[in-house]
Amino acid sequence: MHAEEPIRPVRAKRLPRAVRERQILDAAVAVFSRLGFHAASMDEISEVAGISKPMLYAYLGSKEDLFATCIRREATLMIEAIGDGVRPGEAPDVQLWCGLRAFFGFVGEHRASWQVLHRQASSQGGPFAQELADMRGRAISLVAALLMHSADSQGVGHASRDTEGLAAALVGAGESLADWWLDHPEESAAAVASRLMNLVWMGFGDLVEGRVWHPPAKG
Amino acid sequence: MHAEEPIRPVRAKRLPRAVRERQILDAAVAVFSRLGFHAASMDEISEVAGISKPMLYAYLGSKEDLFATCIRREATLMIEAIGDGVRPGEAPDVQLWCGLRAFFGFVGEHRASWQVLHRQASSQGGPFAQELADMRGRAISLVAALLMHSADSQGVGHASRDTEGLAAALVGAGESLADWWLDHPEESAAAVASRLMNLVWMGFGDLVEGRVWHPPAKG
DNA sequence: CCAGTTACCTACTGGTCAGTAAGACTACTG
DNA sequence: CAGTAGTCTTACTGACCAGTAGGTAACTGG
Repeated sequence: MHAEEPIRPVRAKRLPRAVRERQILDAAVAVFSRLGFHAASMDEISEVAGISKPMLYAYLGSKEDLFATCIRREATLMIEAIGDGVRPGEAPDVQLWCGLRAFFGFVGEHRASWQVLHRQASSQGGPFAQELADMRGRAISLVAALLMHSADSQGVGHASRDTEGLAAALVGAGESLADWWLDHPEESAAAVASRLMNLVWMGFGDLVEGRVWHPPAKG
Repeated sequence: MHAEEPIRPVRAKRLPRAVRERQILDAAVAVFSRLGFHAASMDEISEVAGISKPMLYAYLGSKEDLFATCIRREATLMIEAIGDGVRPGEAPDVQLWCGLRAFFGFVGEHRASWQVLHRQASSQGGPFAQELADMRGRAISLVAALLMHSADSQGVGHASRDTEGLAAALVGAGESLADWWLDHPEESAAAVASRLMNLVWMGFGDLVEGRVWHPPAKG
């Protein structure tokens, strides 16, 4: 019998770099989302990734580098998901509806991603917050453009500053509603999206009188 | 000349316990809001408070105890501020308006408090999140009750579940708009409150057609 | 089968930080 | 003025953690 049998269980060995990097990033997102940047330890991330710490450093650099890479990857995924969901030619309310549905769909299927992006990154001071602020800024501009166009087509000459602020409020509402949804997961993504759509398009004033918004019949 | 002159500058000495505890809590809120729970060190808090570390432990207990105490104090202040602002007898929209104005007024005058309450506490796993979730729950119930009453008086039989969700969305919108405001402080509290009021009461659908909500003339 | 490269490890260092031990100073009380 | 209760300090410990040194095993091309 062999005396030098390895003690630890089979751990996939000698995988190509690209695969390991993916594993590491997946593990890092999971741990960061659960513990936050500071409380997460590189030891735990390497353990979850099934790899030793020096590999982690060799592939992804310092802890801050790793966190920034996580943020960039998840943000890119999310922006793509929303971009795929939206339909440029439609009426403003339908476009907004599609965007919201895509957003909540993404959050529902990538909870850890969302927590890293929103909850964790926004409470770290460094370059992360900047990165996130940029992404949020793009979302706000997008919504603002939508509203501007909508207002123009109605011949209303609102100040653009006002529209910008409303867009920021809507984006904020979406972010917080997503957070809330994580703690009340009994609803579908479409139901949550519909809720926000009604709130921001119709307003309470209409809703309490029974006027609601619903998507065009084609779904 | 005296050889034993103390080196460090005058540091208020031998204050009664109650005063010191206030100083410590003020310092803790400032440091926690700037750095977050994990990155904040007890050494820094004690230094900002103008006191040595063992005093901090003697008076406020462990780091977690201290953080929880901060949260409770700031949350109580905020709830009181909103309670003082609201006017129970008025119409639903006016009540909502008063509540929003009080909320944004508090955030504007206690930025550090708000950051501790919302940004920091919500991203820590421990008992803090629970404490915060309770506070948020109370706010949501309050708004939900307001909307229910409003809907009832219109004779509309909405499901109460739906109202609860809308209230959660509104509270979330308020929280995120407050965060946004911290990064865009060029507006007054009333302006920000008015922005959210218009969004949630009128909705984009009305706003783009030029219909806006404004407070009753008395201000 | 040998040389170079890539994947991977164990075991450490240096620094930071929560929490504490042990006692010093001050003010009040009798 | 002795005693005591409350305020306050310096100086430490033990744990944890980011990052590294230095070495081993496996593939790859000749």
